[in-house]
Amino acid sequence: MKFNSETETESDTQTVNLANFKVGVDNVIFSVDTQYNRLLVLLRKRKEQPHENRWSLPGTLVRQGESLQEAAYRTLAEKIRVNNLYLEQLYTFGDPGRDPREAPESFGVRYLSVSYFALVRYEEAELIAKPSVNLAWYQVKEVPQLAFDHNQILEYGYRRLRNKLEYSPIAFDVLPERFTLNDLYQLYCTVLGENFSDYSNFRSRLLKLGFLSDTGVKVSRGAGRPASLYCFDKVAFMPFKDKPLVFI
Amino acid sequence: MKFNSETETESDTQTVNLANFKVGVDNVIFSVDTQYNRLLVLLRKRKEQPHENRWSLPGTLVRQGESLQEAAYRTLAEKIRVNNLYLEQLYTFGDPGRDPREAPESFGVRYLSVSYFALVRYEEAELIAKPSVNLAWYQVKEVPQLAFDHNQILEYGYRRLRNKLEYSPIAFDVLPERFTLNDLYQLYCTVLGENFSDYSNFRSRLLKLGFLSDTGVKVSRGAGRPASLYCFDKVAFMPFKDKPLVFI
DNA sequence: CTATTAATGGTAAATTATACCATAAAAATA
DNA sequence: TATTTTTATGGTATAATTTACCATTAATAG
Repeated sequence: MKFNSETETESDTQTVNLANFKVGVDNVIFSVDTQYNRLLVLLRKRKEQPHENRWSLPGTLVRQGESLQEAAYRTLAEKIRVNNLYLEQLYTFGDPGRDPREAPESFGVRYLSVSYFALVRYEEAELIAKPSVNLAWYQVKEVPQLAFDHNQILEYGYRRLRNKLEYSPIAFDVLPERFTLNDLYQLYCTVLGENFSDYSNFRSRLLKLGFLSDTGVKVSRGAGRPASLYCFDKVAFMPFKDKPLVFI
Repeated sequence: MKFNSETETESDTQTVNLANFKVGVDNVIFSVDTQYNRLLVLLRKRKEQPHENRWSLPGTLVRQGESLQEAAYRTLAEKIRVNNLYLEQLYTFGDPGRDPREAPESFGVRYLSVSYFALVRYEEAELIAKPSVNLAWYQVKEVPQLAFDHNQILEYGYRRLRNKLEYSPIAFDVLPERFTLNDLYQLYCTVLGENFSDYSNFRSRLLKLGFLSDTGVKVSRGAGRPASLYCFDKVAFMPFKDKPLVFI
């Protein structure tokens, strides 16, 4: 068999055994529960082989005529209803042997996983509860052993989360639409570590940037002076694109 | 047909038409010619269908038993001999229709491209000249229309280069092993823009960080006081991991 | 009513970035 | 050869920013 393949040099136009792939899309869906200050990731318990009864990242296999991102959206829409969604491609995992279905009897079919990084608002996210769908939010630091190489994918997604939090306004995709400055600060602390900045300096820094609008509404949560609810002003943020928001 | 697929929910375990993929790996290989101050990318002229005679990113299709990174290394090794190589995965392009070989008569086979981002040293990089291999360095700003969606992939790689240059020591993977501070400065200028910093301040900033070792050797290039050759000290760099090197 | 807790606004010191200059050492020029 | 031009290098003063820390306000808890 001769391949006029996209990218082979002449040395490869001889008989070469190309791999055949099924391509899956796996979503690392993060959220935060501001009330209990927990960083969460959405997991699904598998009811099918392989890795039956293991928890895994929600994913699907790509269908004919479907783009990768469409597949990612489809899985998300099957599991969760949201108003606000941030989605971007994460990384592609394709080492041979990462999926047990790559057995010799399946004629060398490989399973590739294109992972996606998603952020949703915990309060707005409504999990779709079909009887046989086993979905749950897990605290990132309490995630069990997952199916396939999904722990590695999650770790990769977590690193992306930490990096983006410094330079992008993604905090406002996981926080509720209206949040206190303390909510924001706690999010940065749980993701970036306890000692990345003083609360007072964090406040003045972000307020001075000018893309946080005070709604005027005050909320009181237990003891202490009530806090203002703020919301993110996309338009006012524009000039800060690609500039770091905080320093660690 | 019923699929016990990795990631399907029960609604998908019915008859669903999954796509079958060939997976290609395409490399965006950057380098710099310090002598003429040119940012370069390695291109290959296709001698096969589709897009015959078009320039393209060097790539290959993934073989059985081969990992994505192995495929990226293999293509690179077929085209170029290097001592030093930086390689990381870039992005995965898989929209239906991106490859003309996805014709209806090929039973819905899709072509996915996992792109890789590579940096080599121009002086050390020896292009492998087989009679039928048409390889050339192109200035990034003079790249013609490429095969497939390779212009988009190159654009993506160029964005990655700009971002990484601020935060990672990747400059030292494209510069010669020993370079002048002006070489370094010119590289930052051509990639990040002319007015990102004053040369004098750039010098003192990078020297103060302490991971540039003066070799003591002086070079004179035309008029002017001769400059010191420096080299990058990996060990001394360690504490600066994840800190920005320059400001734009 | 008092103590405690959290939110907010602010200041002074330390650090860093920026603009700019002076000198050194080579080549180019007259 | 003397002078000018060019580039490398080392600096300084000013502006800007970050950091550490404090005072006040406004709520709840006891």
